[in-house]
Amino acid sequence: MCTALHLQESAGCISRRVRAGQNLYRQGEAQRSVFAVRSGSFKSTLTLAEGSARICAFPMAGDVMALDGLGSATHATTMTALDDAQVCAIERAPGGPATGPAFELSGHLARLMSDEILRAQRVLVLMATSSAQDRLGAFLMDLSRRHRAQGYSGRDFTLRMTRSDIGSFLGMALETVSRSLAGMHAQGVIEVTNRRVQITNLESFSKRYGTWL
Amino acid sequence: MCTALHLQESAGCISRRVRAGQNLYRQGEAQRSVFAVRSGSFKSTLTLAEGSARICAFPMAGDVMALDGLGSATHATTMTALDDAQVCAIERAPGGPATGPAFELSGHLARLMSDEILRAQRVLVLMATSSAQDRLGAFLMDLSRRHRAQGYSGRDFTLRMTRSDIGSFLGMALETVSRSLAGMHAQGVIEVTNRRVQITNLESFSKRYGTWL
DNA sequence: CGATGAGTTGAATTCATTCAATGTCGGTGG
DNA sequence: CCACCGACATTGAATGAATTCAACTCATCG
Repeated sequence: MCTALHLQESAGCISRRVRAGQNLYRQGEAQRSVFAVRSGSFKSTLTLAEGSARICAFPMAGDVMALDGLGSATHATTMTALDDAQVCAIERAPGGPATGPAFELSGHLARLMSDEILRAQRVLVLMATSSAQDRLGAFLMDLSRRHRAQGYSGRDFTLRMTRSDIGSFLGMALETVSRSLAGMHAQGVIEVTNRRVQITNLESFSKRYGTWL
Repeated sequence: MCTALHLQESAGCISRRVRAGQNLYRQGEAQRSVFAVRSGSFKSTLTLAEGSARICAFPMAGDVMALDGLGSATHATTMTALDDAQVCAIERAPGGPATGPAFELSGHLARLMSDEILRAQRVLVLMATSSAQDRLGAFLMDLSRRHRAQGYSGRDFTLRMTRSDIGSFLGMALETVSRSLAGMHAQGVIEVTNRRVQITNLESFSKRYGTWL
């Protein structure tokens, strides 16, 4: 895996706090840096000219944000903190779009960007081929995996986003998120208490939902 | 706009022909280069571990392919020619993932990659928020725009892919593609004869479907 | 020309949405 | 301290969009 750590280590990096609910940056703003998440979690929202919007990602510790704006030097999405968070700003070189030692694209950043492309494409497969409940299962599986990667349990975690956010991300109504959670509970694989999710039967759960992302 | 031209000009570039139906590369293969399309058109298919697949893009003249494999040095999708096509292979440096003069990521390639991320995210918004017919309309609009960018008509073009391909790309059954085309014809905005599409009422068409991508 | 893959169209079904009502959690102020 | 409020969440019932299954037609290419 390739995380934000390499970027943090490699270059001048300005630490910054963001309060829950605040925007780290807004769609359309000039972009001066990319950000690595140190702690907390975010949601990135993309709004089309037409007015419809969707949540594109839920970055958390170890993820890099704002890669989609590197080329155009403009933020493509709005990044909102779900928690009180701490980020690390990696500044752009003033001249070119991505030069300077902090932007040594040849190595890690190229991987980060192609991973980002791949991630989006995988979600697209998911959206195009599977049912609402399967999509939600894959989403929880992904969250579980990322929590584990951070050293946490992986079968007992707290959702930082609302049902509505999840629905926006997965392309379903918030009511369908609720019903799908209830459905998975009826299958005996998870336990849900408000925003706390416990995977009670990991074998069965990953058998059903684990093959996606 | 940033096209493949810059890459073709900048570096050693090996020309290559691909016949209709043949694969330029397959998912999982080691990646030795990225490709710029000179002529013809392609489809890229991503298959998940689970077995479900989706068409992720329809690259045509001016587009760059295989950016999603740059980081991992492995092709993330299978790229199939829809036409007899001509491509231009831009070789990877043997050592790092993307070094050497041909891979000057600092400039154009960074833009190409972030554009690719953005494109995938826009499609995701589309998939999550709009009806089958609106998605198809946006797709045709996108094709029209790309044809125009190549100096062609933009309101009279030929689809290179099957209804099934379109359905896979847009996340709908091939029958729904048919019905949506019929629906748009009933609205009086397009004329469809097999794979030829004519936009008969461009103002009305772009009013309905033009605000998406 | 026949054969085969591609495309259209109809009818029944299913999955998800929408609308609506109700329930729960956290904070804020009386 | 508790009541109240608003945001978040659950659940039910009706509706609707898209899929599935099926029959049939139309191109295209040996």
